Amino acid sequence: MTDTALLDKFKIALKKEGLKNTPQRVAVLEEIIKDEGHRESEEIYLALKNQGRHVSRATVYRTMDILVSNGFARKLNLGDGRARYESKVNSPHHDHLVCIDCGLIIEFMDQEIEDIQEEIADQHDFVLKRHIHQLFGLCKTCQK
Amino acid sequence: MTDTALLDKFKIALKKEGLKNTPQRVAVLEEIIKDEGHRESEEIYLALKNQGRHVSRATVYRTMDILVSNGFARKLNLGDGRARYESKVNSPHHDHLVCIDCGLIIEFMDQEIEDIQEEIADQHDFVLKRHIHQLFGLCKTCQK
DNA sequence: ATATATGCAAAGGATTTGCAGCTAC
DNA sequence: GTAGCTGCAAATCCTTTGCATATAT
Repeated sequence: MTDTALLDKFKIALKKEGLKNTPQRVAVLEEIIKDEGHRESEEIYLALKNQGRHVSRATVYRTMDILVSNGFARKLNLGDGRARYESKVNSPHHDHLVCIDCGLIIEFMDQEIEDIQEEIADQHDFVLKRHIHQLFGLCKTCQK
Repeated sequence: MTDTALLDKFKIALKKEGLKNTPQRVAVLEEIIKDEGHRESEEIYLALKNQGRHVSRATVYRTMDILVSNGFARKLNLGDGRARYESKVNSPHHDHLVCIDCGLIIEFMDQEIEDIQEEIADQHDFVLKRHIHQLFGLCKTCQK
């Protein structure tokens, strides 16, 4: 998706919810999609600050919620008590393999697991909405 | 495992780590294994309190860490910002299917997923230590 | 014009920690 | 006897919220 197409899509999503198209919201969106990373709110707040785009912490938090609920970002929980965010724009679904020593994050996707998950949900009469699947271990370097 | 066998195992685990076998620690262990549930520290604290076994919140938290790192309990993160604990004693490995509306938790285990996880780790030269796998959706009742 | 956003600082909730007194070994 | 524990309250960390001011539509 081009940047202008994305911004249009964002404006439409905001309008649909009766929300305003503010420069702060655009700044947060632009920041989250610029990077392949898995960053916490504080990192996004600081990245913006370093670019001279002063968006308050509160607005970063509030905007992340909007981005997540409208499918622009995904919220991750890596078990350390802080929420991480990653862009969902131009990024296919995947889960994460995390090194418990150095924090290295590798993305993976396995269609067979995806399918089995749906089967399990079906068997229990659940309609699946989302899932968390994270593998924790030691990467090659940290095994030594 | 019988209760005495479990207590012996616990004492050995404590000794191995240079920790003392205190009544508070035993109380927390007994409380966590008595129940099939997925409870937070506060619930465990209150359950003990209601039995007249006064263990402070701080000690509950500190003991949960010991139980988790010694394989007596598992720490869950259901994404609501509070840690949950479940007994690992007499309980085979499983993951969780959670209703996002009513909180119903169903345990599941799929050997194929377990195997694929190992393969994924292998492919990336990781040694797997643990994983989080939770499916979130709507249960039969909450779909209506 | 006015409904909604922002920024700030204060509040909140879960968890951790410092410390003085207590207890297992 | 002493290293390690407990309980308390204070501290900490991330996140949310109230409110006065500012802004998008």
